[in-house]
Amino acid sequence: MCRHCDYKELLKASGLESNSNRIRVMEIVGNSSYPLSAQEISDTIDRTASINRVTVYRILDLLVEKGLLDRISAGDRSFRYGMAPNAHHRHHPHFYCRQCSAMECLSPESVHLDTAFLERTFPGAIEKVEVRLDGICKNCLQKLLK
Amino acid sequence: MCRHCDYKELLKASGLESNSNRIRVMEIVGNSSYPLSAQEISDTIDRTASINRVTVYRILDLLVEKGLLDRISAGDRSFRYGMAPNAHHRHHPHFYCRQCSAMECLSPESVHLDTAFLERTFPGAIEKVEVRLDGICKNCLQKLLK
DNA sequence: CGGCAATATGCAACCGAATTGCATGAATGT
DNA sequence: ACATTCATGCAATTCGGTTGCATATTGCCG
Ligand SMILES: [Mn+2]
Ligand SMILES: [Mn+2]
Ligand SMILES: [Zn+2]
Ligand SMILES: [Zn+2]
Repeated sequence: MCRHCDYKELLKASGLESNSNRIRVMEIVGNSSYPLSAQEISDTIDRTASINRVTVYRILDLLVEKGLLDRISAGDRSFRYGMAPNAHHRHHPHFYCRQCSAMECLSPESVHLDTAFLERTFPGAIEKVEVRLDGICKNCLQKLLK
Repeated sequence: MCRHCDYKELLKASGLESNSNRIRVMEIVGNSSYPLSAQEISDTIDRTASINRVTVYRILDLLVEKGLLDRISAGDRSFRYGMAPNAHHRHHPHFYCRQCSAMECLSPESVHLDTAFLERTFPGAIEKVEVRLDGICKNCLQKLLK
């Protein structure tokens, strides 16, 4: 999906050693057209050389902390992971289907969000803005109608 | 906090019997200046006549389903509950402090969000839009600096 | 009122996603 | 080679929240 990203380079740029597990996780997330759960990432990894579930969680934590990945709230109690905004990936909103729990990335232009005023006046430190739309996805809508 | 809301009336209007437990939950949520966790609601209830934890969860589920309350994703794995948008409560964004896990309601005008285009063109059904800002709250910022 | 169905509540057990503790394995530096 | 640091695996645990099922309360009809 993303042929712009040199994951090894991205890791280096964030001051992280780039081992094969980290690169694998970055690739899987970067290649996905929608944000992935830790479970989905782990399952994908298991199709080649498997990494322990806990290690995957720890790698995800690390990559989020270093700002390479975004941890995204789904409408349920789980998290999804996607590329953090960078030169090649603009910040964008997501859609969550409460029927099938699938998430979709929406285009950066799909909604207009202006936080400039708040950023200037809010007394705390704003680090991230998350916009999530909830509802029923196209697929589930069709199934429900018949 | 909200002297506009007749909770008994709101329940009735949504086709729900209004018993004391439901009214109690509505009051607690409606009187709060920030969205509350089920735990916080339960703790508040326990200061008077206590209701079983599970019953609180079930009442919350019901009120969310009927559109009286909003279930809001915090930045962690828990939910918060606030009044759903209605005649007296405009839809508004929230702030989540990753340090102390506190949430704040932001004013409806604080950010400008335009989803009109998406609402027209999105192939699924959009039922809800959530805007959450994450960071460090004013309080925690001060503590960190000294 | 009595009888009975429908709802609401309580309690214990359970669940899934994520986290922790601790032992072991790899990598790095001297 | 050896010590130090960092990465990984495995088992056990935590945390919000949910389910199953028994009991209580309510609403409704005669
Ligand atoms: Mn995305
Ligand atoms: Mn609010
Ligand atoms: Zn769906
Ligand atoms: Zn805080």
